[in-house]
Amino acid sequence: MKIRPYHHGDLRATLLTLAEDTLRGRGAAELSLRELAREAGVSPAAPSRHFKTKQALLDALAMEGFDRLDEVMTAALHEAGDAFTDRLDRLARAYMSFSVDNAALLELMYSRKHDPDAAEELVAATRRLTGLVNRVIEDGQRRGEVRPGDVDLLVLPLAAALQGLTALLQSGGFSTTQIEQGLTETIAFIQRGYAP
Amino acid sequence: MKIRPYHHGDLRATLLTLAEDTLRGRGAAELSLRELAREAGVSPAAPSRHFKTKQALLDALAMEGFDRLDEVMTAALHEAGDAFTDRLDRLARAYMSFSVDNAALLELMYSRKHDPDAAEELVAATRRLTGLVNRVIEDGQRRGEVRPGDVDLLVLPLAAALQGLTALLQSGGFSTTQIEQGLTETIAFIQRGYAP
DNA sequence: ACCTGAACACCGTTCAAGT
DNA sequence: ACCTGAACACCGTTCAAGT
Repeated sequence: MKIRPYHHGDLRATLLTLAEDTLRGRGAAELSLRELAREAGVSPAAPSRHFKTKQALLDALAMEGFDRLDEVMTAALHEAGDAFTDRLDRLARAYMSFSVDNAALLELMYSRKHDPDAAEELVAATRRLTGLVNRVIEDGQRRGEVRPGDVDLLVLPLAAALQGLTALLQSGGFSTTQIEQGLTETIAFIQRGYAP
Repeated sequence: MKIRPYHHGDLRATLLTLAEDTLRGRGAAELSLRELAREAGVSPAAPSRHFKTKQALLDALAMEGFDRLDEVMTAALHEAGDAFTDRLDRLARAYMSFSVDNAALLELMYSRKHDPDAAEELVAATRRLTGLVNRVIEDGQRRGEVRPGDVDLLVLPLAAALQGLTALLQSGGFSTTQIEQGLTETIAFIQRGYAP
């Protein structure tokens, strides 16, 4: 009995889903195209129609990650009030929560070894994200809740603190209460840094 | 003519040196034990005497990295004056400079997929490093130049900011002047966060 | 257009055997 | 103790050929 026809039908999407499962379970290094093909029930050469190379698949995963992080951050902003401190708090916690749930994916998003053409898309995705944070800072400046200054420069310490905190907490083996405390401390730290 | 005797003599050190060259040139993902063996002029099985697995070699490289970063940070402290602001500035710039010169190595050091036994050593190395920074902060508190508080908590935002800044700058494709500006802004940010 | 089958040139790791 | 030779079970990628 032939469960699967000659044409899989939606191999591209299936590969991405399977890839994210093993990414989440075992990390990017353990990802094998041949294994994905096996799990999808196709021949070892089949994936190459949809992803010319393994890196192309990883790049596609990274793009998906940016899209989802974008949604999460935007949603967090909508739930926040107008005050800068509240917005910053929400953004930081949303980012942190995403990074805890998608550690390996985030690592992939920040990895600097993409194909040249995909790198273009990914840089654009990063800009979209920092653009969102930029607007929050500018808004804070307009409300007089953030000290004046070049926003492109002011955004760096915030982005760095968040990215670094998630990286630290994931590699260090901290407890959940330590993570919570560390996040709260870091947010307070950032608030002080932005205060007029 | 037999240039090399049956026993290589110092294969372990040779492998580490060669490994760091390709790490620097092409990244950790491109590192191949067989290739290293070829470059060292030994059989493919020879490395396994010194590094039971590829990960073991990567772990050894990471340990080397911690030792060197430790030296760099300690030296930076010795060149600094007594004022907290000066010490923080030196530490931050030393870390940044190390991270620019040893991007791939630093990534390895922070990577969270080590062998269980090596992980132990690496966690100890991290503690040694944060211990150094902890002492600087405590010193600042004694001098009244840093606000009071739990040092283990206070150190997190600093470590996060530095780690995150290097990660950002490496993945983003920033210019050297942007890096310099970003670093200066981040240091100022941290100084404000620590001010009493 | 999408997939298979078979091949190519690689891997990491293991293990008996050599020096 | 340290290394070789040969083997095993994998990889990613390519390409003619099938549906």
